[in-house]
Amino acid sequence: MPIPGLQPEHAPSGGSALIAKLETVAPLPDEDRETLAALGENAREMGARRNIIREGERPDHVHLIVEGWAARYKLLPDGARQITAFLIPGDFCDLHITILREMDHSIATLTRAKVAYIPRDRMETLSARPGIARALWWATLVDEAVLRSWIVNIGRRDAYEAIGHLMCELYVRMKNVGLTHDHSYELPLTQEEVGDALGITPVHVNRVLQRMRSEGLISFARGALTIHDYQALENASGFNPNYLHIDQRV
Amino acid sequence: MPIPGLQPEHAPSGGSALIAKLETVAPLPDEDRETLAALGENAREMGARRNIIREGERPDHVHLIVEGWAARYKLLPDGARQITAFLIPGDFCDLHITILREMDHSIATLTRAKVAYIPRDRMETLSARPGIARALWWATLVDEAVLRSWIVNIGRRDAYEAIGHLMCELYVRMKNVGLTHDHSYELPLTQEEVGDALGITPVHVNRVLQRMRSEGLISFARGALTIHDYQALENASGFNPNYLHIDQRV
DNA sequence: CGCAGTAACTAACATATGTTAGGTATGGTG
DNA sequence: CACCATACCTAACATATGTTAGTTACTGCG
Repeated sequence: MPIPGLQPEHAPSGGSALIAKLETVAPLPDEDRETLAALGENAREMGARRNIIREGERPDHVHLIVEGWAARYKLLPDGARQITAFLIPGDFCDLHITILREMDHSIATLTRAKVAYIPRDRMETLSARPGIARALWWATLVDEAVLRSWIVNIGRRDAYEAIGHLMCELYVRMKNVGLTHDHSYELPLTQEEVGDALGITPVHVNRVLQRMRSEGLISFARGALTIHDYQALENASGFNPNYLHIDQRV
Repeated sequence: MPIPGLQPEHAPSGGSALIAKLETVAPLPDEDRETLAALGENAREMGARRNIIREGERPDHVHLIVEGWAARYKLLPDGARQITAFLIPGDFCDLHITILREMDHSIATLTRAKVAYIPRDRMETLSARPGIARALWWATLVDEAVLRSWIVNIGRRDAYEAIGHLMCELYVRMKNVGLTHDHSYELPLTQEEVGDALGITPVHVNRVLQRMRSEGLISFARGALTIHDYQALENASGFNPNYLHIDQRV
C-alpha cells in the first residue's frame, strides 16, 4: 500500500506523531516524550472501514490514532453521510468523552490503522504534567478551529476551491507530524470520501479533480497526492494556515 | 425592541443566563452562583453590529455575552461572510484564547448587547472551582459539537431543512437559558444573517421562509420566531438535540 | 411628517452541482 | 487466469440555488 519513494526514510512510529504534534506548542522534557511514546506501544491493528466508536456509546477509555487514517462522521436518516473531520496519526478520537458522557457522532477507520486504547487513569496521569496538559488543550482548540474552517469551506467556497483548501490543510497537518515528502503525502481517500467531507457528490469531485490535473496543479492517484504548485493551490483556494496555530513559537 | 408578551416575566439579567447554562451539567453551590452572577455586573453596553474582537487580535481578557446576540464570522477575500456560530446570553466569546494566543476569526454583536470583560486572573479564580471548571469544559465541548452539527447542516441538508434545523437548535439553546416563551423566542436575525450562517443567499432564505409560513409551520417577523408545530419542524429538518448534551442528569 | 437607510420581498434568468446510468481500470483471490 | 468487488471516470439531463435588479415596507430621526 505505501507508495515507494513517498514515505520518509524513517516513518514515525508508536506515539511519535503525537509527540511531533504536541511539540508544536513547546518542546517537551524527555520524561514527557517517553510517556507519550509509550502510549503507542500496544496499539491494536484494525482493518479499513471499521468503526472505532459509534454514536451513543460511552467508552471508558480514549482512542488515539497511531497509524493510518480515520474519520468522524454522522449519518442522516436518508443514508447520506457527512464527514466532519479526518483523523491522522497523532490525533485523538474522543479525548474528553468522560465530560460529555455520550458520543454524538461515530468514528471509523478509512485505512488499515493502529489505534491505541488509553485507560482513563492513564489519561489523568498525562494531564497531571503541565506541559502535556497545555498541549492537549491546544490540540482541542485547534480541532475546534478546523471545524470552523470547514464550515467556511463548505458554506462559502465552490467545489474547486473547497477541494484545494482541504488538500492544503491536510498537507500542513501531515507535514507537522513528519508525514510529507516534498509536496507529496499519502492521502488515502476515495473520491466519495472527499465528497462526503465537502458536501458534494463523488461525480462532481471527479470533475474537479480532472480539471486540477489538466491544469497541472496536482497528481492524485492510488492514495497519494502530489501538489505541483503549492502556492497556486493556496491562492486558488484562499487557504491561510493561521487557524492551525502552528507558529506558536515566539 | 423586545416583543410585548414574549419576554418572560422576570428576564434573566446579569450572569443568570450563564448560571442557567452551566447548571445544565449539575447544580452549583450558592457560592459558585454568586461568583458567576457577579461577572455580569459591570458589563459594557454595545451597539448592534460592532466588533467585539477581530481576527488576529490577542486579548488579555475573556468576553461573555450577558445580553443580546453576537456571531462568530470569517470574511473571504471576495467579501463573502460565513457565520460559524451564534452567541446568545451565557455564551463566552474567547474562553481559551490565552492558549491559542491569536484569534483566527472575528466576533461581532448582531443586536445591542451587554458584554462582560473578564480579566485573566478572574478566570483563573473561576477555574479553581471544580464545579465551574467542569461546567466550562462541558460548554467548550458542546460548542464543538454544535460546529460539527453545522457542518452536517450546511453540507448535507437542503435550504429548507437547514433553516428548520437552525431554528430548532436555537430554540433548545434559548430555552436552556430561560429565554423562550412557549414555542416563541426572540430571533433577531436578518435573512441575510441566516444566509451567511447557512451558506445560502438571502434571496433563497426568503423563498424558504415564505414556504414555511405558507405551510403554517412558523411565524417569523420583527426579530421574533414562533414555531407553530415544533414536532413537524423537528421531523422536517432531521433535528435531534442529542449533540447539545443537555440531558446530563442521571 | 418627510426623509433615508435598512430589511423584506419578488421575478426572470443563469449556473454549479446533483442525478442517473452506465463504462472502464485496478487489485485481490481462488 | 478468470472472476469479483471496488474505485474511477463519463455523458446527458435535471434542479436547487445563485444572480441581478429591482419594488415595497418599515423604522428611526431631524
